[in-house]
Amino acid sequence: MAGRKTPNSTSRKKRPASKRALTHDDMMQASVRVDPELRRRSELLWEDRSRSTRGPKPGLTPNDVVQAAMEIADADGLSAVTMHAVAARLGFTTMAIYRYFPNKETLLDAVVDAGTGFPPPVTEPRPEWRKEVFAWARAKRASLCARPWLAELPFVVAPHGPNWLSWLEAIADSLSRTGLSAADIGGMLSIVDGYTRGASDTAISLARARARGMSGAEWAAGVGADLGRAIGNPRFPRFAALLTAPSDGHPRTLDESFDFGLERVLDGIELYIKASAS
Amino acid sequence: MAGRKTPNSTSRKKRPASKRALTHDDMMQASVRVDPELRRRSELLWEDRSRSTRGPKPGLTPNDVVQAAMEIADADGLSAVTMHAVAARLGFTTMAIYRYFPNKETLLDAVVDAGTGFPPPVTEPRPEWRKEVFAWARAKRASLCARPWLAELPFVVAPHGPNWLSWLEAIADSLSRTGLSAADIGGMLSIVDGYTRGASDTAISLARARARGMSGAEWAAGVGADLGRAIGNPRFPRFAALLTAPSDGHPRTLDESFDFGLERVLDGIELYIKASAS
DNA sequence: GTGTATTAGTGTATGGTGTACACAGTGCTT
DNA sequence: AAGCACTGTGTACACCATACACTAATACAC
Repeated sequence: MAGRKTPNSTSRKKRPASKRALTHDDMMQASVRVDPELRRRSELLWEDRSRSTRGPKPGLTPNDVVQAAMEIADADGLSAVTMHAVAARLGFTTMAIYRYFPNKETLLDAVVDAGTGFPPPVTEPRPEWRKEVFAWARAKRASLCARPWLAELPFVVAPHGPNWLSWLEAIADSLSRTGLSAADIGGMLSIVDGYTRGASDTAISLARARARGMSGAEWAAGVGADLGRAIGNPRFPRFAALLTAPSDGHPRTLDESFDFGLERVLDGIELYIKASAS
Repeated sequence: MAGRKTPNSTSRKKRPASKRALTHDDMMQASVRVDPELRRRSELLWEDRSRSTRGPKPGLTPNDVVQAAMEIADADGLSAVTMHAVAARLGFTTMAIYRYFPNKETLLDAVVDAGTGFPPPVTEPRPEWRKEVFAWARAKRASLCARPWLAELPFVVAPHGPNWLSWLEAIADSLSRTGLSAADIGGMLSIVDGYTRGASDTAISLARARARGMSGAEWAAGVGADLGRAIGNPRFPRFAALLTAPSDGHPRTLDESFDFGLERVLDGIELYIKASAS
């Protein structure tokens, strides 16, 4: 959040990276040697706390705190996660939490990573890559819907922890079996991950509404109220036509719609793989 | 946010929608006839305020307030947008803002819609649908990167206003030229929109960092710090391999990577169109 | 004109938030 | 026994959204 301190730690490059457009390579090169100060923030997600033996024994573990915060988020949404609420749920005072996390931001980092969980394990015998990737995307979507508050913290705010990496590892593993180059695998990974997150927004919104006690019909009415403004408005004829088109008898559920789109995306990827192989 | 009041306003349906999985049709049917109370929240985005003639003349317009809030968000991020900051920038006291917006949430709704802006106008003669959709996705991505705080408010929080609809109208118009059914056009729209939003996350994160004065290299170092944890860690061999693979000489920029993925997605859509046409 | 209803903006107050800081107690280490 | 590092608490502060009561301005009814 605050300004970083060491501006010229990445000098002595071939070209001055400040003038070019940023490439994935820059990120990846940066991942090899990193200013130690930048590691600080996500450190708590990785380190075993060294627990010096002196002093009174802590009544909590960082994990206790994270679990309590997650329960609150599950029950009442991310905005209900206050330092006081977390502490109260554990029977401590607000400030006790600060013995385990230096500030709320760091705690939320850990909460997000914990909520991210793990991808489903690989099954043997392994099916073709496409089936695996399909299952991965579905699982990721399901995971987001199960904890809809996960999507409430954008990228910058939440650094990426071990669980997040485990999802990337899983899909990287599946995609590695396509025979594509590392760069192309990275590209395909971005496609599937991007589609999955972006196209799950609606379902996440519904899940969030449900978690707050709203029924599906109520949520639909709310979203429909916004969409319906298009109907009869001359500014939005094409979109209104989509809304008012007669249903062809077998309307898609949100999940079916996601699956349908995913198949199109995978079609596109498959096409590329075949073209690359020749 | 608060619980809705009229629970059984959508009875007398064919099947009780509460038990089935929710379909797109439910949303769209809901958009035709809507509980008037639900219209309230997004009303300010649509109504011309009727301006009864009595009383002192207002010193501001809702638009003034929105503009001020947007300038603050552009300069210092969404978290800097406080009622006090907005009022101060306009030379008023905090509470004056409440004469124009009933609460901060509603103001932010308007700010988000204003920040969303309009899609680029159609050019004549119109190119094939694919080129138009491609341009649309790029424009949407550019729009998100230009105002990276837009992505900081998730779906539920921000209802959809007229500008948001104008983007949907634009792509619906382009996709209408494919000859697909309304349902399929809706599906394709979700795919492109989903991919565009999801796959722009990284670029949005970078844009946000830049808006806060961070250099590209600094941002890359931060993200790289998280990614780099995979390197050498036996839990993430495949992903680490992607990171450490030797660059093949022409690394993709973030934008090129997005375009590349978009082509794959459009390939998949095109394949479907061709299959449908036969 | 003279009231009177209606609205714009202000000042003040309240409850909630993250967190700095000083302190008291605890239990190993020397 | 003394020291020390650590845990949890109490207090305090700055900031935030916002309810409420008030003043001042304006236009309409008479």
